[in-house]
Formats: sequence, C-alpha cells, structure tokens
Amino acid sequence: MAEMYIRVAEEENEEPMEIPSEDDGTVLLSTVAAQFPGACGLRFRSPVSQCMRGVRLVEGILHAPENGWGNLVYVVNYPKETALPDNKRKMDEIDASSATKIKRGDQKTSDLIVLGLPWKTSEQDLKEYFSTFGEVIMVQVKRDVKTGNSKGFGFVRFGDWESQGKVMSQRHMIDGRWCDCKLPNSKQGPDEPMRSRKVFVGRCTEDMSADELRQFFMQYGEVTDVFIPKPFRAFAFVTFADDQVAASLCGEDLIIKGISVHISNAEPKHNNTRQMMERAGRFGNGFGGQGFGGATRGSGMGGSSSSSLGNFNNFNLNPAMMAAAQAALQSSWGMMGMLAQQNQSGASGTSTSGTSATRDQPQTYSSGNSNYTSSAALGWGSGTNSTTGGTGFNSSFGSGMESKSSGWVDICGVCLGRAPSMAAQCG
DNA sequence: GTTGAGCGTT
Repeated sequence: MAEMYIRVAEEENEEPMEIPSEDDGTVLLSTVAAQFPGACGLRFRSPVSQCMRGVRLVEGILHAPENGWGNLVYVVNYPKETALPDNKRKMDEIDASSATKIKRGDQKTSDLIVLGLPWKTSEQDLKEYFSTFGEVIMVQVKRDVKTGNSKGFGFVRFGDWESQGKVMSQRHMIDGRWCDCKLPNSKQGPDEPMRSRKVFVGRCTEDMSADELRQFFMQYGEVTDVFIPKPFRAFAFVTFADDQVAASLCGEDLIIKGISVHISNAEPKHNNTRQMMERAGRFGNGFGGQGFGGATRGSGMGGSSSSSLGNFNNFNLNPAMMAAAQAALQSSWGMMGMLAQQNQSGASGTSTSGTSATRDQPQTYSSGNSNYTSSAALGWGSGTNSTTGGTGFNSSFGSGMESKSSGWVDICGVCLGRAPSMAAQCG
C-alpha cells in the first residue's frame, strides 16, 4: 500500500495533523503518541450515526474502521486525566478531581536527570536538543572534575510543566544515543512512597522488545519507562505516568504477542526503607520469623495512602532505631551496618556487579543502556565509604534521639502495599 | 530463568 496519512487532532474542531500509516494500512499508536504525547487511542465521529466511535486498538496497533480511514478527522484519546494540558481541560473536571489529584499535579518543574548521554555531548548540545520541547532554563553535563570528561549523564530543567512531562514521556536520541529523562532520585517524592507507578511484568519472552512493551502498555495509560534487564531474565518493568493505572493492572495476566505475562507490583529496588526492613529481617533482629521473608506478591494497594498506618509496637525496633534507619536511607549499607553492629557480627558488604567503565558506551534497546560504572558503585558496597551510614549513623544513634512519633511513622509504609496478611501486623 | 544501572563537589 502506498504511503498514506490519516488526519488527527486533539479536538474535533482543531487543525488536524497528518499521521503516517503503516504499509498494511494500520496506524501505530506510538506514531500518534509521537505527535500527541500521552495519547492512548483515537476516536472519530461516525458520518452515519453522528456518534463518536472508538478506533479499534490491538496491542498498540490502530485498525482502520470498516471503510478505511477516509478523510475523517480522528480525535486523540488521553488516559483519564493525565497528559492533557490544563488549558485544554474543562473547569468542572478540575473541580471534580480529588484533592489528592490536584495536590499531586502542582505544576512546579524540577530538574530532570538525563541518562545515557554520549561522552561528547556538551551542555550546548543538550540545550539545543531540549529547546524543541520548550523553554530550557538549565542544562548541565556532569563531568569528572579532574579530567573534564563527561560522566555520561546530565540535568535539564524546563520552564513549564508541560514540556517536562513531554520530555519524561519519551526517549531521546541525542548525538546518536538513546537517552532517558527521569526525575532524579533526590526528587522522587518521599511523600506517598507507596504509590508506585511501576509494575513488574513477569514471564516475558526474549523477543518482547522494550518498544513493543511500551506500545502494548500504552493502551492502559501513558508509559514513562520500560526497563528490561540485560541479560534476559524473563521479566521487565513498566512505569506509568499515573499510579492508578499501575495499581489497576496489578494481579492481571495479560496477553502480549500471544504470551501470558503476569503483572504485579514492582518491589522498590535498592535504597528503600521497605526493602531494607526486609533485608533487616534476615539479620535476626526481631523481624525474622514474623513473616517478613516470604513476600506475598499481589495487588491490593490502591486507595488512600498515608492513612491507616499502624504502629511499630509489634516490632522489636525502638523509635531511635527507626529514626536512625531513616537517616540511613541514603545508604542501604548504612542500615546493614547498623544491624550488623547490633548483632556484633560483621556484615561484609560485597559490591554487587561492577564492570569497568568503557569508552564506547554499548547500548541495548531497553531503557537502560550505557555501560556506566562509577566508583560510586564500589563506594556503596565497600562499607568503608558509607560514612553517612556508618559514622554519622552511630553518632546520631547515641546522641539521644528521642522517640518522636512523627519521625518514624512513615517508615510504617513498610506495611502498606504488602499483602494484607502482613499489613495486619501493623495494626 | 518472575524484582531494575548509572543520580547532582551547587
């Protein structure tokens, strides 16, 4: 079939943009989303019924209506309330959305970390590239102080929220490499820690590319990241813009390319209180034997976050330890160190996986890519280097930290999002 | 084969 375009607009009466179709006459949702970030489908007004009709969408592929695409204007669908710029939103929709929603959407921009940069990319290059998305008010390329070589990542800050959202929702080809823009770890809201936007996708097959997963999951909502560990390990992570989308999928079995994959909630990775507590359990400090080892995976987190937090009286951790644990958030080994000390047993932290940095930055198709190994990786593991977690920890520990309810309550987030049987332990 | 890389000398 010859190259063809269909007309797509954000609203019925707005100027349409022409979107190319595939050879077989279908249109990829990703093609639409490239022009309308966050799009999750199309609809059109039927000339016959005068009603809006949805366009068939199967695994990221939009299929033409019965009589072909024709010359109709197709209107972009967005998942629920996300992604649509506020000026396109009706007032009552805003009023209708819950207070938490509004709060979450307070539209301050923040720095975004840009991962996977080519070594040669300069701040000028970055600024040039990102300016096509909106006003860029800051760029940085992080460099080795001594050599001045780029560390392969940087930061960018936009003047407006919409640009930031757009940039986070896609990958970026910068100077020949795919890069990802995310909220840096330091900015990922410590508030509402349980509202994960990421799901774990189990039983993946090796032929499911990151791109295909993205296309597939787009139908549920805006996808902000897809991660496939390398080498192949039969699972993946998919992050949505909206935590509710993620929550709604947990527990489901979905068919991707004819394969049934299982969706469950993503366990927070490293450097996280909950996980540290789990690890802590294995050090036999009172958590052990309380069922902390056998994580039951499942859905069921939904709902209001910070309410119904229990107390810690069931655990043999005192508030001072709790406070200390929070301080140790910076370094998970700090936590381990503390517990090891408690037990008078030397926990020797061996650094996990560290390859040596190469200059040629191999890339895979998944979202993670550059072969980046910093000395930090060693620092994390080596224990000697985790000064904040080690010495700073002890000093605060011994220096009369009083039990403050406010300080340690949210650690009880450990229990949130867990299987009900475990949450029960928190009261 | 079911839980992930790398995160800022301000």
